[in-house]
Amino acid sequence: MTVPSGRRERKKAATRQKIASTALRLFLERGYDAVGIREVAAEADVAVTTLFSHFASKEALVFEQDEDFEQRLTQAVTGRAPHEPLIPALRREIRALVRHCTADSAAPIWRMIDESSALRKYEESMRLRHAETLATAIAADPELSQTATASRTIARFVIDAYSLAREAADPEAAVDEIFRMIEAAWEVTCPSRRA
Amino acid sequence: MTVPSGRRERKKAATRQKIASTALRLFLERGYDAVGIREVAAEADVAVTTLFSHFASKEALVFEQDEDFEQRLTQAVTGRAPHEPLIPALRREIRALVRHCTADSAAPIWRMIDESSALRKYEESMRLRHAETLATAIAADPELSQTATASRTIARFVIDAYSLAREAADPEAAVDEIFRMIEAAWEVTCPSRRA
DNA sequence: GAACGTAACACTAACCGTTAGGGTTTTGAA
DNA sequence: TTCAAAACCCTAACGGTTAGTGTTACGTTC
Repeated sequence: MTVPSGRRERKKAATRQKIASTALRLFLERGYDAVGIREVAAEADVAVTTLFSHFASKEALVFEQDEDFEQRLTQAVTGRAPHEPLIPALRREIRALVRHCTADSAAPIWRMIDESSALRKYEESMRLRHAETLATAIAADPELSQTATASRTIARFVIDAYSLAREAADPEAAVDEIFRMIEAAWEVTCPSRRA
Repeated sequence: MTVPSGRRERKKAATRQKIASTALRLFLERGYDAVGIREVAAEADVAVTTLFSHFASKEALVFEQDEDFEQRLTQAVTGRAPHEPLIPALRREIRALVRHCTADSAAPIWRMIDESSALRKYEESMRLRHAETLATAIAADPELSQTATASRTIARFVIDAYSLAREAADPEAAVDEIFRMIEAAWEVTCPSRRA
């Protein structure tokens, strides 16, 4: 029952990686909806059941590293300097995330996502999960001491900022514009101080 | 090519209604995921293809009158008294909608929705559609003259308020708490006046 | 009121994502 | 060497959804 270090782990990671890269290549070449799971599995030279043991769904093949997103957001809350105000820390992180996914290199992927309603739906519920995680992190911060509702509300607003800015004509300006609104909403929740 | 008034329309509406009520009954009796489309169609005495000509998906059977929701929100914007401020009008409407769907009579339906991830996902993307519609209504109001980003942001926040309040322990109090935040966010977008 | 176009519906057969069941190989540990 | 478990494979199915192809009932038109 020790850690299964070594070859086995490496092989597993390699299989997973091969599936993901094959899938992404096929999806970008011919469109997400036009490529079936059986085809991805065949091209990656694995069984369909193997594919589904690595990825929970077809959509998950596209959003392979969404845990990054979640971790970076909670990190922005829990890992900020002592007494550093919350909202600027979150704005900085959201700005970086938006810049990252509006870069030219990411454009084909996001075009593909926008073209598939299944992928859009999946991303929406991913965002909701992320909002919940972020809300938990905010609610757990003793410096803030917010109500459950306020924590969840601010978390939703921050995720909304990400989603709206990504679609805006000028994403960076949109982040600033939305965060001015979030800042105001936040200050209402802490009447006595500036957190 | 005139309006097909008469018996045909009535029969169609009756078929649609029979499908919807049969489906809802079966779903409530035995759970959404435990009842298949083929079974709903058989019980309603129609072909599966007929069912799908009336409803775009299995989930749509549950959210039969979601256009109400959309209309009531845009109505709250476009139909408010001249010079009436936007946010209180929206708060009033959201409060009514929340009260409506947290009523005891609606409890079994919402329990069913909460128990099915497919239904939850569907509702999420419905909400996003509603937010877009609301954003359009806000952006179109000449009294407000907001940027596209600000309109979409406020619309999202309002829909978030509905969704969060519905899940809160005290829904009405949550509406008030969240709308205080929205009000503050809104005032940031109109620096020179109170709209 | 007979004939015609079409909307509503039915039936079959499939497609696609996903999973269960059950078997084989590879790996790490004893 | 032996053994248990992990990783993988194959087959077959299930449930939502759609295409293809009739058939019936309605409204219109002459």
